Amino acid sequence: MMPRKPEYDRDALIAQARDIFWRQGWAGTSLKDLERELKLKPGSFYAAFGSKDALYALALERYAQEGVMRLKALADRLGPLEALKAQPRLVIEASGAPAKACMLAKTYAELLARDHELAGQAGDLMSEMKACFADLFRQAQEAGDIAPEHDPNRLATRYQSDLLGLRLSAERSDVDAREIAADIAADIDRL
Amino acid sequence: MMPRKPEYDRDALIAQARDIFWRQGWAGTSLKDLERELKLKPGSFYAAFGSKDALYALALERYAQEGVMRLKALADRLGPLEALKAQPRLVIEASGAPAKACMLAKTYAELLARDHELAGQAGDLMSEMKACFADLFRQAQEAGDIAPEHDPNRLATRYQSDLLGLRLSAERSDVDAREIAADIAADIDRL
DNA sequence: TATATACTTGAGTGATCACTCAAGAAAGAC
DNA sequence: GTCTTTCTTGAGTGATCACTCAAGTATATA
Repeated sequence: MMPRKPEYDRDALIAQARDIFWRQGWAGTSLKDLERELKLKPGSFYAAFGSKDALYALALERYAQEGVMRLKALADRLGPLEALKAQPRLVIEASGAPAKACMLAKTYAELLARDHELAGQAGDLMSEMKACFADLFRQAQEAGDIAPEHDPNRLATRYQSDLLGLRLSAERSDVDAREIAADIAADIDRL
Repeated sequence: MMPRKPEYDRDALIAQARDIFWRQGWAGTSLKDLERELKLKPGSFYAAFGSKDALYALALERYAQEGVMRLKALADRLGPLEALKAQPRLVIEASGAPAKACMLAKTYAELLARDHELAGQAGDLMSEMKACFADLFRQAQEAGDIAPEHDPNRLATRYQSDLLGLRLSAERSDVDAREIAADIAADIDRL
């Protein structure tokens, strides 16, 4: 006596929610927005996800996971140094993305003052990302592409900070983000 | 037949509102928050400022104006190059500030997707700030402290982007922002 | 002291917030 | 077909949102 199955594709809904939250932020996205875009009535929404925050958490997790996967795939194709040099250009040229700025950074900035759990999660995910960068810097150093006196963790911290600034700047119409991206890549060549 | 005068100090209230908005953001600050902190009942609040957005606009204006003034005062004391090198450390070490991240950037990121007027204002003020940075780079170049092949406007764009990233990173507990600040300053010495 | 003027007060406005829940519809098991 | 189980539906919940306004109060002039 198996009952009916849901009509929606849960994974696709999470991806769609991620895009909405990414663009509009946490407070900027109402349940009505989500119900309209995901085509879910309130009852179905809460049966599927439990709460707005629970869906946001899933969306954040998905966002970070895909970011890490893209970076690792890039490093497999180009090698660590070239991946680090290409990443700045790629993140601001991603045409399908709902926003240039980093969703983790936007979430962190918006919710830190409220001591919201999602800010903590966003911070943890940024740390994971930083660790990925550090790995790549370490590999590039072991390959002899980066001088041995540099600390990979410090390089990763600075690099991530630069990327956050770049991606926020890329939202501005009076800034040529490609120039910034090129300058960040050039900095890596000088290490 | 002159009537009574208001009991509040309008300038002090704007500065106080700026700190609250800076820390909590636009959506994160309710009228109840403002009424409680500024000790104004709703009627007085609306008589004094007109709306929440109008007060936010005044707070943004004040924030940017004081930022420009502090930078120019710094340049008068240290000269353009040393001012640009000192600024990163100063912005993250300002102990009285309600937040490390830039209020203009937070406002821009939060309200851009809503096409809110305040996002436009924040963007304009960031452009003004960028022009100040460009002036200092130009002066440093004319003084011979920066090689002549560099474009001051491009340097200013990159510098502002770096500062935005630095100030957001400074909110994180797992990041040593002083290291980033030192690295940004070191980059200027290499120009 | 009497009056005109403006500030202060706080209950109250409709709108929107995230969220609930009971009733109806659909699909596999028998 | 009938039953059981789950999904879908949408009106409705109390809370909070930004904001209003009429009544009360304080002050400077006359």
